[in-house]
Amino acid sequence: MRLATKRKRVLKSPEDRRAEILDAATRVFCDKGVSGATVAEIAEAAGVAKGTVYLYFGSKEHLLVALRDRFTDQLLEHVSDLLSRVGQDDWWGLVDATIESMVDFMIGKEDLMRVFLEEGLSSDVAKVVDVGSRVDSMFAAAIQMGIEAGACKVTDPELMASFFHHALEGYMLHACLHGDAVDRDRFVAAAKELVHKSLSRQEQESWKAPSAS
Amino acid sequence: MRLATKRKRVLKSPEDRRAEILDAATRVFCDKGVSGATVAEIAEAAGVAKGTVYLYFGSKEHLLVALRDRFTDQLLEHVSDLLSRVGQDDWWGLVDATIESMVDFMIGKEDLMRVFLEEGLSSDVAKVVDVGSRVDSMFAAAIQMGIEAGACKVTDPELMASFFHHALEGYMLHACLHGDAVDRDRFVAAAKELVHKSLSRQEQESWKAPSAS
Amino acid sequence: MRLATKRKRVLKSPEDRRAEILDAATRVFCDKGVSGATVAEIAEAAGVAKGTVYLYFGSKEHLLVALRDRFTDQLLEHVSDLLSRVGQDDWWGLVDATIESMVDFMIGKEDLMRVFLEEGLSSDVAKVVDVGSRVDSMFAAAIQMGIEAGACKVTDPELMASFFHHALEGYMLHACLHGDAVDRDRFVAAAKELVHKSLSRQEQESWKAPSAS
Amino acid sequence: MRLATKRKRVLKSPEDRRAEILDAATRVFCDKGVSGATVAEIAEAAGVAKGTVYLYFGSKEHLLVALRDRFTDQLLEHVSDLLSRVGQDDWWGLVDATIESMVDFMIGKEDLMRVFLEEGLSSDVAKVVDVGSRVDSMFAAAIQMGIEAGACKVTDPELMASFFHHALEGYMLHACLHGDAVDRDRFVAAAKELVHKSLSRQEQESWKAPSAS
DNA sequence: GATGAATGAGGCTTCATTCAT
DNA sequence: CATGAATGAAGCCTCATTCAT
Repeated sequence: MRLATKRKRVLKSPEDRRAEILDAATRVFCDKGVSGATVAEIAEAAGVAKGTVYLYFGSKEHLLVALRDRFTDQLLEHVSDLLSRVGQDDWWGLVDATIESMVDFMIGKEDLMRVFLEEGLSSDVAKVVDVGSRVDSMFAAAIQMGIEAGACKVTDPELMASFFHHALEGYMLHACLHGDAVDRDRFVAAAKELVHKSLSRQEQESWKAPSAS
Repeated sequence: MRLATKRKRVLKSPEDRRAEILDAATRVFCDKGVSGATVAEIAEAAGVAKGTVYLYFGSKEHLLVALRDRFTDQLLEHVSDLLSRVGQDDWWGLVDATIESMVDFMIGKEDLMRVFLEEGLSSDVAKVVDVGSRVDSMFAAAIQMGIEAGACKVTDPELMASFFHHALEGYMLHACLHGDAVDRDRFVAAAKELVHKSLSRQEQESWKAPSAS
Repeated sequence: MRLATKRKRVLKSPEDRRAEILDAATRVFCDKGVSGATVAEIAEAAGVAKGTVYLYFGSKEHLLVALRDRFTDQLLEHVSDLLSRVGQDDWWGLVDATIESMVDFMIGKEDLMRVFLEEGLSSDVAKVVDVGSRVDSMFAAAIQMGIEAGACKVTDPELMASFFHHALEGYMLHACLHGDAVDRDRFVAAAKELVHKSLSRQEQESWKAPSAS
Repeated sequence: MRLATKRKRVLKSPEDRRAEILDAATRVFCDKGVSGATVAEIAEAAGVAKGTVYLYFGSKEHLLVALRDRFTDQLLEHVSDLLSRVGQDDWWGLVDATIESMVDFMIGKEDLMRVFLEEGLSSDVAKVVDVGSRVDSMFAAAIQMGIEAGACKVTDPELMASFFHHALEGYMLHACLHGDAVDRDRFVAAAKELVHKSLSRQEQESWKAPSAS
């Protein structure tokens, strides 16, 4: 005959509660890593009892899936309108806007990115990689359009897209691991220099576009 | 001056045994992640009993430390001679050699990089980040030298160095997560294009170096 | 003198509600076993909310007690009038009637019997055993009367009563566990053969009543 | 970094240890019921740590399976040689021997029987019932042989076999639930009376074999 | 009254670590 | 030295019970 000695009892809307738990999970996963985090810690961080977590998410794994879904939704929403305008008049303006947009998104979501990165290292790789791949594809498509529009020039658009993606993301993660605050403007400026020069149509004195082999 | 005082045994010197366990740990950590891996699995992969692992490494954590030490030793050895020659006559030649060297090193060590990355996400951040930071610093120093030698031009050498580092590392990890084999030559070519153009002294039509603020 | 003071409601009087929950508990306990059943399942089977169960029964344990009470009441009611007539003229007729009565009762209540049986195996033995013992005592008393009336003969009336009881009950349970439908008439016929012959006054060629020791 | 604070350490042969855990499981399952029992209790009763139980049995469920296997093996071994001789010269002698054998077996195994009975009530019914059914079939076959040999007579051998089985088993369980010690000789004597008279070829004054309907 | 979201004690299971052989 | 059986702390998850609405 068990006794449930109550402490507190706060009733909120299911959506809020779900979001709170997800937020708490993000914090704890980020602090301790996915396998380092315990459901008890997540529950405490969310200000709910352990069992409550299981009311909203069937298991620790489901928490991760929900986190991923929310992240992907937000990412796609964030860039979709930018993407839809790529290929129009001011291609370089769109590139700059996209860079700023990505930087801002990453600055806002660096915690989640770290969590997914760890997850990707161990299990169920496909799902996580998928998010990253989608970013790569998006970048590559944008570059391709720039090439076709005669705005830029690059030998291997796909690899370059991946480089851009990981240069930005990697720097972000690195800064996070250090605990450094990211200087947004400096970040954006450097990213623009990287992208603009790398996609430049001009020949470099130190490097020539390879002739078709 | 160390002498090889041990006669070689038909079956396993302690050094070999140690190295075998470390290799096994690398494989298992890479497959399952650090916290996903069990000492039992590592022992089995190394072909020894669980207890034997504890004979050579005090704990699971010590395995990781040993792995890191070995990695750092190899990394430094790998690039030290290249670094020592930076600043000499053919700066761009050195850059290219460094790029190739890094790519080759990463292709050979991608498994360990993944393991450290995961670890970096949870605990004991300092140690791991240190390795990555050293690469960044090395790159930044090399760029600085190129600038001073008048070979290249870039607004933010540190950030650019970090971008290069993470572009390469990130692409590698991404490919690994996908299970894709990395095309070494394509990788090197694209990396060179990225670096050469990004460090180019020429103004781009789409981008101007900011005036000193 | 109780009066029906409540007007009948269109949807569920408390008594009906209570009975419904009890019926649902019977079904679920029977399907899943007592500790295998959850209050949530019982509530759902009864078409009420979990909390409502606690409105009518203080705890899961109380449900069981209530179930037992209802069962005992029904059992006693079922056989009491038969018992009251034992010892009269047609003893064998009463035996047969009792057998049929027991069989019918068991066929109607096999689900509950199973539940109590499980319960008896774990905790709170006294209560459950009590029900079974009462049946044994009833049987034994009846046999004793038959002996005194000269209608039958048996060496150990108590053990024989227990045998009869468990032969019938055990067969029932066994059939239930198999999911077999019980053939009532075949069951009754075989039970009568068992009882009549076992209580027979005649010596068997293969067996002699032991002389008083 | 967990510390395993050791208390004791006793090394035995795996078979002994396995048997000890199985014995402990029998005791605890019997006391608390299968779902009432905890692995912790079983481990303590066996004098081992919780984890040790999982070294020998993959889960609580596997303990049950192992228990069943051991029981079935012992039962079959116990009666097989008796069975193989049924149908020979002294049929009634064999019946008596079988009764004594069953009683002795049950007295030795009553604890297990109770455990299986409970299990049978909730999950995975088939396996347990199978044991019981095999006993029924064995009895029925023996009766059939007796009939063919002209030694006995009964209308429904199968049902009668089941009655015998459950009369004996049920009485045993009942006695166990009471905590009563079973008087083996009294039990055997009453069982013989039950079986001999029930299988008697003589007509009873109170009961006639039904004519073929 | 009725509801079902919330609670948290407690069960099952895993696995890093120890140590008798 | 090497081994692997044994250990027990700690994690995930279930579910009886409570109580705000």
